[in-house]
Amino acid sequence: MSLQRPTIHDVASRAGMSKSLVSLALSGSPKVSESSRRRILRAASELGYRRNAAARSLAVNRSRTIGVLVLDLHNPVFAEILDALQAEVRQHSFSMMLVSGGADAALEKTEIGTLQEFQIEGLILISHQLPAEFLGQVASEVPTVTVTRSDISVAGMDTVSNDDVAGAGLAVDHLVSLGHTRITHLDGGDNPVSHLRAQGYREAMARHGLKSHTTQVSGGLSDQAGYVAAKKALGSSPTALFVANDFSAMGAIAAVEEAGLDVPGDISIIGYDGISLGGLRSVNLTSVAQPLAELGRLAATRLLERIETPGGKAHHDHVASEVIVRGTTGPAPAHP
Amino acid sequence: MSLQRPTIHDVASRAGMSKSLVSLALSGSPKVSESSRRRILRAASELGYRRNAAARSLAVNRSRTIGVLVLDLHNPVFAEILDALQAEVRQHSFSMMLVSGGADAALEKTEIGTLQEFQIEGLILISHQLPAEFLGQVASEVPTVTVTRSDISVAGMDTVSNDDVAGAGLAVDHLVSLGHTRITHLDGGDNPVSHLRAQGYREAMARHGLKSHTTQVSGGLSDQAGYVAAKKALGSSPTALFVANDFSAMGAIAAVEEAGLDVPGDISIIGYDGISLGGLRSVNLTSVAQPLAELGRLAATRLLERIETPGGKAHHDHVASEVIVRGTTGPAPAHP
DNA sequence: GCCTTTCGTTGGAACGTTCCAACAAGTATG
DNA sequence: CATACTTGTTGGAACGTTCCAACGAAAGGC
Repeated sequence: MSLQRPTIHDVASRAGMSKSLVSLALSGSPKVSESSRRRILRAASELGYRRNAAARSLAVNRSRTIGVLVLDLHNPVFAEILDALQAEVRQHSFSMMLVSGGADAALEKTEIGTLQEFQIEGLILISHQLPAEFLGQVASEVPTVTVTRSDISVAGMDTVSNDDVAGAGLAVDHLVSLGHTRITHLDGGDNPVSHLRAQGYREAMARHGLKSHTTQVSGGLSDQAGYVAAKKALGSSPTALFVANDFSAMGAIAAVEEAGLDVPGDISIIGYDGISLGGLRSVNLTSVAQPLAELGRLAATRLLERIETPGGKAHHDHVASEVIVRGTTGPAPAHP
Repeated sequence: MSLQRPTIHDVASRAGMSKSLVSLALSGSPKVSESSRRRILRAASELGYRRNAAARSLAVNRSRTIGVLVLDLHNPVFAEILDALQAEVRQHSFSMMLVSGGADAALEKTEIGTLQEFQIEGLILISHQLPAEFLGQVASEVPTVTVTRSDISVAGMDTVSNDDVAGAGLAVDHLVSLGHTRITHLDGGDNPVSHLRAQGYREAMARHGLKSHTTQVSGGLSDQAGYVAAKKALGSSPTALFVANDFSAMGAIAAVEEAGLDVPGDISIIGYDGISLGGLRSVNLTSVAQPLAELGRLAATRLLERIETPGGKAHHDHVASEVIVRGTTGPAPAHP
């Protein structure tokens, strides 16, 4: 419980050199003689010296830290993005301050404020609830990248996301290739991402000449919402359900089975996101998988670029999703 | 992209007052006259002033920041602990730096080093892979609390965890109360927590006079491990499986159903942890639930206590788990 | 042997904040 | 009316680091 951590001065006096030389040695400067370097390094480790990031950041006017705001830590989608993000950021010897906004816009704002007090050099928003004007404000103060959402575009902010419209199209393509025509969409409710996926569904149905079978049931992004929506959808006896995300797809499976129907024998179900959970044996969910690690990596890359060379045109990257076929989709039943 | 953020001096000169008064006003001191306060606050907001946490931390020699190292962000157990933790920490106006160690001891060490450079006032380890001597070292430098593990006890470090031995006992009690006797344990492999749960299982079986039915199959903490272990366990035709955690319980369910047996008609299955996933309709897993929010809250409380009054005896808190009965456990089958 | 260059090292200023001692101006106390 | 106290305000020092200009000593060139 050493109340006072040793400083560079302590190291200097123990090594019998000046604080300046200690600073040089610690940052690996080649101008330090081999013998001094050794003495300094030894003194530092004997004292358990650790440089003070606050003082350093003050002196060099760079924090080498980026802030990351995540909508909510429970969602496994975000965990996978974060892992890749952290790896990339660390590789460039930046630190990362991670905060969760708890899906609450007011909280998100104060958390971003705190991050800014720590002099973050860049900000990554992994989904968020913020209004465009606030985003614009933030992006004008600190380089910012938004992940998983491409609907809001403000000056100086990059976005990295999967193409939800195209991804929804892939889901429909997959079902059509299995012979399905009565494909119902359980949407994810009133949020930007869900709107895009619904739009992709409608466009793909039209493209396959299935406009007359287009049926969209309003749902949500939770297990419970998927369950309720599926119950409703069963009335129009579809042979396949394309569900807005994996969690609600799991709810839909429960509803279908509860109705005495077999998945995928009677009804095929495909979700969206490709959370690793879907790969569990007892779940085994077919899904449109976003390349989550790629999203994280790319977000870090874009942000670091923007930090190195500020200003510049905003990038809007779309990465390609793909269908992962597991056990919840199969051929359309023969009888009509 | 304002390259230079405004400082307290900029605010002072715009308001026509000294920097000292600005500092006083910004920290809400009552010694500032109403009129000056208003002028200063206005100037600050016009400039978009934000205090520099690095400079502040340097001046007051307190960072009001705690570090949190989490084993891995994917595990939903940790997400729930983190949420409660963050809420509690925020309430005491501390900030939280969250890093993931990626289940890698070397990485955990460097991440803790980085946290220390940021002058964290306390450290919370949500599970970890660190050896006792390193923990002792860290705990001597910064107040530390370990969550979910109580096996390592070093001077000056608090631990907060559920009582795995007692929790395992509850699982057995539940199965026994349903009439089961041939209760097999699929353990979680070679790690401290799993050892405790296995021990609790054996003790409870003995307590119920079922020592002769005690059968422990070695497994792991993943879906896959549970699947494999369950296949093995089926050879001795148990009527109930107590599985080391929820993920591996889900694997076990898949194995049992694949063998043409019904859950819970032929075999009851109970997991451990109480992850929210288990509550999904299509999973519906009976489990020994840890009070995760309580763990997070308590860890924060202990740490803040230790920060306010350093030194003192180490606390080792155990919180009570409870069985959440869902759909995977039922009465033992009548036939032998 | 003198001047220049290189090498290794040094003190001091700066970063943005807080805190303390000191202050001027007003207000109460005798 | 002098003295003491209160109120509001101020400059300067300090926090731990980096960076720069400047240094002495050794080495090189003539």
